[in-house]
Amino acid sequence: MNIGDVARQSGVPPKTIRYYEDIGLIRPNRSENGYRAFTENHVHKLAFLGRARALGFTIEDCRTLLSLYEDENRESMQVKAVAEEHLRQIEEKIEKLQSMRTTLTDLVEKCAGDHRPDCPILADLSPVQLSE
Amino acid sequence: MNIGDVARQSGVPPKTIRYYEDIGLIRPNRSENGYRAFTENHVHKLAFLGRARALGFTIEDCRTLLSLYEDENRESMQVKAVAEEHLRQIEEKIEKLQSMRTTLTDLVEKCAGDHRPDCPILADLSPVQLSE
DNA sequence: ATTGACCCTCCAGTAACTGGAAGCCTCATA
DNA sequence: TATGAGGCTTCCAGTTACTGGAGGGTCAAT
Repeated sequence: MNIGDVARQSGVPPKTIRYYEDIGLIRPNRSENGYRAFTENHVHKLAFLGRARALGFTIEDCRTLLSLYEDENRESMQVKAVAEEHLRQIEEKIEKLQSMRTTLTDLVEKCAGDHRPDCPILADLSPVQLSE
Repeated sequence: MNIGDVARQSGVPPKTIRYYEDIGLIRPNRSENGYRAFTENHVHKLAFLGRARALGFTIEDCRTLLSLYEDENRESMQVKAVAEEHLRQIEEKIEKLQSMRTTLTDLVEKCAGDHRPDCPILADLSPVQLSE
């Protein structure tokens, strides 16, 4: 199978597939003409990677998950540990963003949004009283 | 004032201050010895930038906000527009992360996390039934 | 033989810094 | 006066995970 087929079947773009090969996530063979030659298994792995990336796992996490996926002797606690750590980081990000949202919502509400220069948003960002 | 002092007073690290000069956010003079020479105004601007960055505004947003901050003829609607657009993007990110969290929380709960290989997390990521 | 759709590699750019190397400058102390 | 610590300078590279583009082979069909 050529890269285009695999891309369609896995949902991962050709550029990204080549990149994943570069960083050693997948190792397709080569045909005589130099084209990458993929198997069904590669399609599965790429779909796996696409899904993991969509859940926000880093590439390094994906590398780990993929090796566990292929390891018949894995222990589910290993997988769970990766997922839990990732979940923690997602929750951290959510909290940070929510705090930003709270502040911004407040500022946006307070700003008249008219033709006058006075602006609570700038006032909040500014460490000193705006001159004039 | 040297860069170290400004860094302490504004809360922005020296490296970042130099970077901000590189990209034209601030323009300190130079002393005879080649050191950057900052004023109180630079401290204010940097604190402004630090706060804006903490609220998640991009550097380009910061550039816009800074120019509005310095423009006595600004209209608050210009500031508000930038903030509202940023707010929208933050809300998008939050939603995306919350959806990831929902899925991950569910998967983590379902995973035994023991010494056996069976794992609902991998099963979810995998497009096919795990063999054996 | 040519066309169009593939495929290849390599290079650069993204965002916003951060770390480090190599080398002046300055000030206080021995 | 020498020296050492700490601060300042520039420049280069690395981070994350791709993405776009240039320049150029390959293949199948007309």
